[in-house]
Amino acid sequence: MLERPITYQEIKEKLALHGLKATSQRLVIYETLCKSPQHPTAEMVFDWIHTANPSISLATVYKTLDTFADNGLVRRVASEDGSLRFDAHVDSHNHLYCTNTKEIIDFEDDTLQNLIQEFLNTKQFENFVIKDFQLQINGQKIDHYKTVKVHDKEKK
Amino acid sequence: MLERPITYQEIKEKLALHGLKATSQRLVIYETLCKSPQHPTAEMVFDWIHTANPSISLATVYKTLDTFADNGLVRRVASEDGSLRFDAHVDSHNHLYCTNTKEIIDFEDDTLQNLIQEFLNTKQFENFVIKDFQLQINGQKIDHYKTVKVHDKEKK
DNA sequence: AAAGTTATTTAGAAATATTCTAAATATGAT
DNA sequence: ATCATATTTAGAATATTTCTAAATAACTTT
Repeated sequence: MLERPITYQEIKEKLALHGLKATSQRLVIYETLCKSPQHPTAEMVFDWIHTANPSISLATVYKTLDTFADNGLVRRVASEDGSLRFDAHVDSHNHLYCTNTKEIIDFEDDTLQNLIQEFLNTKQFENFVIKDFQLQINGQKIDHYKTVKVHDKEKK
Repeated sequence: MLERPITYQEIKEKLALHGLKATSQRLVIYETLCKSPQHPTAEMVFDWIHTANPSISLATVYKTLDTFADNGLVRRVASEDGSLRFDAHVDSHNHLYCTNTKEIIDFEDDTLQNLIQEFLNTKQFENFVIKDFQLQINGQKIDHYKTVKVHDKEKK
């Protein structure tokens, strides 16, 4: 997870790596996705950037996010409410899904990733090649306006 | 996982348990979902039942599946292609997702469920109550027309 | 078994969401 | 600076989902 804001220069390099032209629209869209704590839909991205960038059309946002996802620059995130969302955070990580607020909250934990990976290593998948995996933990936030945190339990 | 076909009587009992009226539409829709090896969308369910039940409207299928899901009779399944699907199989289980065919394949493994559950037990979730979880394993089928199977790896 | 009460279904309209089109434009290469 | 080509645009076309009010059917009570 990148802690400082990503620069346009860095985005340009990412795009070049995939042979994608660095249009101003793509820079804005990618930057917005990086800054978003949410996992927004195409529509949400469009709404956020629209005031500052009224000339970027909705079709472009849809197409751009699709292109990004196809190139592995962003990740598509399935949501139980049926909407397709996007995540600039492409490393293997997990999600908490709040069935009330429909929020998708990142949850990173290397121990868990390793645990699952090791389990999968003991299995033989016939006719299927694994690319990655993610755990979706469903539940509900208690206070909808506060954030969710995860820590280790006190040992008894 | 139920091995024999579910009877209308059993569906009626399930519905009654949730205070839902046992309409013929609901019986057909629930039965269809049980029989489906896929994880169909509302549209797919409608298409399947339409020939034999031309009077069941699409709006009813949408509404019925929604009602079922809200009552825990079926489960909503998020899909990376952005479509909302349904699963009559409500016990905790995992999914393989083929990014090519968009198929969602059930994958049951108690060891894995326990592994994850035990991990979660060691964590303290602040402001979040866990209901359930599922692992989504992304990848690709090799032969699109054959099924996927999972077994233990040979020990070396 | 009939009547009453209420949830459910229906068809079609309305609202949303997504994709497509062909022309215009901007990017990166030469 | 020019060229070839990918990308964007607005709006139309599709597709998906929800809504509406009237009609119907299920369960309850008698």
